[in-house]
Amino acid sequence: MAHPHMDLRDFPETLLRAREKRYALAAFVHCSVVYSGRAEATLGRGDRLLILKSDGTVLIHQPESSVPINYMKAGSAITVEEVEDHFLIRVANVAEKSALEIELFRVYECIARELSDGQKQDLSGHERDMSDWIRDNPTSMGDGFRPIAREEHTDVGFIDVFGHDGDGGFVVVECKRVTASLTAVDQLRRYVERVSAIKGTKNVHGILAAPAITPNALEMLLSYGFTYRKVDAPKRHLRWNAQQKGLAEY
Amino acid sequence: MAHPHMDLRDFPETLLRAREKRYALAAFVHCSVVYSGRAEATLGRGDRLLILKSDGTVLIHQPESSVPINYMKAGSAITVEEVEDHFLIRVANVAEKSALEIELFRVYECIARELSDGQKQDLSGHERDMSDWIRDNPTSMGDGFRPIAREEHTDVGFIDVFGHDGDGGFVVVECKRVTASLTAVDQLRRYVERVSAIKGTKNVHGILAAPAITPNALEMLLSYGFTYRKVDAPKRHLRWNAQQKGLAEY
DNA sequence: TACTACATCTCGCAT
DNA sequence: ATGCGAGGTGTAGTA
Repeated sequence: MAHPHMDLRDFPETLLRAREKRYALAAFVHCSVVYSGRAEATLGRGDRLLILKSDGTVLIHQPESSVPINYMKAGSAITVEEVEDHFLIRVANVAEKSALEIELFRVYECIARELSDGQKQDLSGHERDMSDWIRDNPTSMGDGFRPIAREEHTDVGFIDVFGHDGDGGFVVVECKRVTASLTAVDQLRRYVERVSAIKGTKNVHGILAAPAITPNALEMLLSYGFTYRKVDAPKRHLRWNAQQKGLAEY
Repeated sequence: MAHPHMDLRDFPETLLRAREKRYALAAFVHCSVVYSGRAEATLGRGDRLLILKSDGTVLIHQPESSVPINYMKAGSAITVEEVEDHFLIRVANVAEKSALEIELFRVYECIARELSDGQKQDLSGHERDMSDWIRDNPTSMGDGFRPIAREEHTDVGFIDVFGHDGDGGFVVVECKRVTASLTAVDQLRRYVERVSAIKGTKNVHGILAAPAITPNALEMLLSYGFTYRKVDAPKRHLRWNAQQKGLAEY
């Protein structure tokens, strides 16, 4: 499995060929990086994983951490040129007005290949599932709650679930699939105020539906006269629970 | 540069060895994926780039797009076992209560290597740079503004720049490095209200400092009696501008 | 550990 | 193109 270290001189050819053939490329390299665009950043020399995709995506990963230390999004133009004793990879994205320069001092190993994949991820457990569930189980938001609309762009805007209470008033429900914090309360308040203004009534109640809420958020919520309802996002942890016992051995 | 296709049977050994030696591993593979944790997700068979890092990070990249289609964060446990005609990589993260299963049908190419990198990125142009600049250029927020604290956890909380106006009142400045939207106004309002409550005065003015602001956000801001000040994040586009003319050729 | 806010956030969706 | 909000957001800083 050990590949011989690549001759640095061969890399430009390899890169250009990969680009031409629309291959993906992955290489362990020794490099330094400069980014300029939405911010300015420099990164000194070190060993990294360099990834180039056929769509113009560029990723630079350090040996640890799940996020790339540098990246350029799809649509970037990639060039390589010789500079003294090393190579310079220039990546430019006109739409993003950003540029990345990779000074390449060593290429330890490199693979390049055409990849074929038309699959899309099928995902469940998002916020939309929660608002669906609430619409179908309205009593979970209190007796008398009658939902009118769910996640639609009505005249009141982006409201997760909107409805009547049993008493002539309106109800705005904001769903969070994770612990609700201060920003969720801000958001709910803004929606409630917008509905109040549009409907011309102060009889608008806010409900925050989430599996949990932080103490400060709850305090703020209650100070506005709003209500917290504990609701878990549907379908979560199916396989996790199935695997639970097997984890002890790790 | 063409590596022979790897025999699938050799992969478990390669993976275990890489884990043991704390190597990073990158491979072009044909696989399907199931994720379970904060949500539930499945991804059918396709060609992808699989990355394993020594810290337990796992990334699965499709041929396009800059974000991984699946990932597990550092600290994950990784095992591999034979299942009929293919292999199953199990990734489990106890802290995150999440699990990933990769059904591996083919390994086209694979590289594994120890990576050494102690560098940290030096980045400028973030929000902190803006609040620094405002503190050092207080008149940009209006005559009479005298900053007291910047981005410190005082009794008033997380406020970017906090100070006096020239007239016995308080000023709260919220900075955004990009176009300010409704959420930024929410945030500023929350801070202003908190300061009002703590200081026991209604004489608290809110200023939103950003390179731009959306129309709705500006309307909402003004309705609260707050002020917008146009401020660009410092140091931006240095190299971008330098490269501008060279981009025409891409 | 929990809470908070930033991020070169990214992405999708609607206007 | 811009505005807006979700995200398996991730990450850093702090109590």
